[in-house]
Amino acid sequence: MKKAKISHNVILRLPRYLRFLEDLKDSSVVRISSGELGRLMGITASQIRQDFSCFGEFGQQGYGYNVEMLMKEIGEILGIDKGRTAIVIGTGNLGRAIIGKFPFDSFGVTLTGIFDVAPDLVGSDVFGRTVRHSDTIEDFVRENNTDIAILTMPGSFAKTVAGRLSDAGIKGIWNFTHADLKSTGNVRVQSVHFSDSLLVLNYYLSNENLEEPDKN
Amino acid sequence: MKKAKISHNVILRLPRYLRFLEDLKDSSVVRISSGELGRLMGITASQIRQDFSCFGEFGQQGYGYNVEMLMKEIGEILGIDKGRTAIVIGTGNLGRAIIGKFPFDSFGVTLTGIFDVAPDLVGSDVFGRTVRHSDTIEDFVRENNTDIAILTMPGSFAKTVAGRLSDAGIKGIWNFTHADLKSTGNVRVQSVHFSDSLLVLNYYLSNENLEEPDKN
DNA sequence: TAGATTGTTAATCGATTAACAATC
DNA sequence: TAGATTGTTAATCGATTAACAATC
Repeated sequence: MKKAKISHNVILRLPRYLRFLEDLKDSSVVRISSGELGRLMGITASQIRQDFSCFGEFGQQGYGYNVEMLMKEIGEILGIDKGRTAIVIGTGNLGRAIIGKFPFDSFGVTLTGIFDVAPDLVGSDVFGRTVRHSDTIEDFVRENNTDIAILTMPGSFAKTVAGRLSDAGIKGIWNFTHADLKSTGNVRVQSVHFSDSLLVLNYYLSNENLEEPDKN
Repeated sequence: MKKAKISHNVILRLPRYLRFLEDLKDSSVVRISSGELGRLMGITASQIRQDFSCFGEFGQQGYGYNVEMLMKEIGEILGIDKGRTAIVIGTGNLGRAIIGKFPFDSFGVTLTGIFDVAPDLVGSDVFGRTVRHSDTIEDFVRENNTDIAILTMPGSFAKTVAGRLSDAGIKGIWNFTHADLKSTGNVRVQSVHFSDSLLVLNYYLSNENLEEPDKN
């Protein structure tokens, strides 16, 4: 039964469910109960059932959940079926890591363009794609109805570029730079701040006895 | 006044405080009140004062907080002063991005070695460092008292390598692979799962009206 | 059928916010 | 001093967990 408001915490947990279900599928597991999955993930069966019940009834009494079916449902909740388009801005090592290795297909996202400003990179080939000049980002976004911009250029340019992208009608920004970009009414931002994660790790290195919930 | 138990949520917020304080410092702001900082970060002044009060009394009535002093305090809580050592395993594009660009110094971490298995990479120079063969990781970790291993190799090897690192006495793993590694009694794991973040962004692209708390 | 496990309601727990005396 | 703002206690709110009837 659909509930009105879905909490951010629930959304944050969905990708993790998906990863564990992927593993189960790879191990040829067909069905799983909330109890088993909870043990595997280090969370309670109650939480799992609560989370899923925000979106519908995916299980069956006495049986549990069908792994593939559940993956499909969660994938749809997360919009994998929306077929979003994305561009990468910045073709340094991080940009290349993403362009070359990130499994966009698995998430229904298509990489449609890659951009940089360095004269020796513009026009060159990176993993089979031609690097475009960043001056042409706005035109490209408008002409190709681009959903997501992936920022991997130096952080000092991020705010300016984000503004240009917003003006050009981008819908989401996946921010890998140090810059603190904020979601607005028009543009959603999700940031991957490497340093945040390292600092949390660093904290727990010196505070070993404290409990740290599994969020990985 | 030190409280017994510090919640994980508080720890997760500390790096974000640090980032905003960094920005303030860069803008030559000397003092800030919880009210101002809260407005800036999109959280309540109450939460800020509660968070800080877990660790001590960093402010002054009628004045607020001294930006630099507060940064120093939070840095110490996060163990920046511990002088940790780290190695990078995997010198592909992601490894290189981290080796070349990540500001380890700012976090009191020293990069002491980089590793790969590819014959054409072992022995070569990456940002002024010589790539060592991954077979020598255990010896290196033992001999150099290494705190943190940064995993950027293909995910299929991650579990094996993590086990070897654990046996060799590593204290923390900063995991960039797809693998679901778990913290144990001996080894802390913090993972950066790019895909989790993209999926959350993707979700909010299709659910624009829902509120999404600022966590960036 | 009997056993297992769901979806959901109620109870608990913890985290966030509000309020305010203390004090710079 | 008067105004501002802290640290902290109390109140509220929301999230997690427990319990259980429904049912496969």
